Amino acid sequence: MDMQRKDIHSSEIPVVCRACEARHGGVCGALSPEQLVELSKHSTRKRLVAGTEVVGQGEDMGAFANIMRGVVKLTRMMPDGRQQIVGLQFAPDFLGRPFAEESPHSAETATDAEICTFPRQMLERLVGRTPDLEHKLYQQSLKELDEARDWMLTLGRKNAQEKVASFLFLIATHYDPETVDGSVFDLPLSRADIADFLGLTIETVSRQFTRLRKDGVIQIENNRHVIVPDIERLQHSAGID
Amino acid sequence: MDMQRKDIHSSEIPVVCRACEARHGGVCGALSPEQLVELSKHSTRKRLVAGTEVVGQGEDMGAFANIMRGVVKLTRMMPDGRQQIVGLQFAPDFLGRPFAEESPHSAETATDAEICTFPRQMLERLVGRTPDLEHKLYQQSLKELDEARDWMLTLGRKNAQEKVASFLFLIATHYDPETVDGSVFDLPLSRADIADFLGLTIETVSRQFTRLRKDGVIQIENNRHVIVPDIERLQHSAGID
DNA sequence: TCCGCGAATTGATTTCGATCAAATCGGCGC
DNA sequence: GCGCCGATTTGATCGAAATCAATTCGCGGA
Repeated sequence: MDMQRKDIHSSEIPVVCRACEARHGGVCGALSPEQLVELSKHSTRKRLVAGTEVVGQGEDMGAFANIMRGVVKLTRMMPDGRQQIVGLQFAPDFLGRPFAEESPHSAETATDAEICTFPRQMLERLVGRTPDLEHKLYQQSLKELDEARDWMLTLGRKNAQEKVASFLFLIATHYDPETVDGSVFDLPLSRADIADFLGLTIETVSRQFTRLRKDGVIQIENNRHVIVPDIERLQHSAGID
Repeated sequence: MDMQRKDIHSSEIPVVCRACEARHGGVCGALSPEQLVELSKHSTRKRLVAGTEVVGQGEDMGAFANIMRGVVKLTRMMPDGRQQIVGLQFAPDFLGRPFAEESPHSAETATDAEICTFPRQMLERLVGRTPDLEHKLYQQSLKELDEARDWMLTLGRKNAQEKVASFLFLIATHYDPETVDGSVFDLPLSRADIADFLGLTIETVSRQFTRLRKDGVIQIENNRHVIVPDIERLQHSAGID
């Protein structure tokens, strides 16, 4: 694994952050109109191509962001290059680690994405004055903690097939939480990213995709487009129930 | 792995919770004297032997607690009995998952322990009225999230030796955060628990202990008492730097 | 002090996923 | 449509950890 660190190809388009409130959850929902106007003055909308690093591990966090569109992966890396994705964040999640000087992991776009950034100090000041905002952020961190711990079971105790099925199940339910029967979606991650999320190699991920395909649990078109005819069968392959 | 679920051997000794405030962090630090008195009326001090289940996975959470003494392990289990420890909590941590009906994992004492419990509704009411309290809980959840994600790297990408060394390093730094040179401590977990924390088998954990001992990285007395002459060597065995 | 029993260690063998290596796919520019 | 190149799949082999199987250790009770 190499340490490629692509430049940030972004065009900065300042936007009134009120737009976030209208169309996304994010942090904005908890703010008063006055606070939104204030936040808007310092916020910047950015369009990022897949593979852009938003913050590096251990770097100073200058900014926080709302994810408006796309998927961001949070990764931790060992000194020798081994890498683990420790979280996936989807719109309209909040991106950032309040009350820490340094980011505990790097954040990189997995797909093309749009984010709305604002200075760290700005948010931390708002948090101090706005219990509703802190409550909202607390709720998200509890949700992320539940997800992280769920994933620890997957990483520590599931075999390759169960890991890959668990990943597909995660994505399927995320994009289509209602679906009890079939589900259709595009994978937001490359095989390499999936491997880094599951603690496997690319080859093993590929073999398990092939296996699930041959077993009729999934169909795949063009490497990214997945059809799950029966969610419960996938769930069963994932070792859940 | 079997699903043993020991009875709760506890003697309930109602205590004024103000005691927590004096001697522990916990949640009490953020409360006003009046709130403490209120909380005290509904709080109960419990003494628990090692292996006591505090809450079961998926169970209704009737209560929250401060850990006064000892170590509590949070575990998630698969239907077939495979088990993963998803978090270790030490005094004076807060124990519980606010704003959820069901516990996302079971909590069990790893050592003899003392906890101070209070009704869930009581805490959630206090949280709504006390921004300082919510801030404190938010901080703890952020810390736990960082720890969980650190551990995901360990589970997903480290080999057996690095995992065991990482665990020893975690315990060593927890019990003695200052120590740059040597460290001496008693393991709060059995080999079986360590295996469940690291996603390994008991046998593999044992072999790695033996290896680290033969390599002179650690010394062990009576299976539980560990001496680390050189923390940096241990850290190196853990794959950190 | 000796016994009993669960916890931990050690040994032999198997297995699953990693590694090394090659072929094939698929999107994109020309 | 063709060729290129990175992404993905497939194949062969290796190796680390799991599994199966005995011992050995160590603590508590007789």
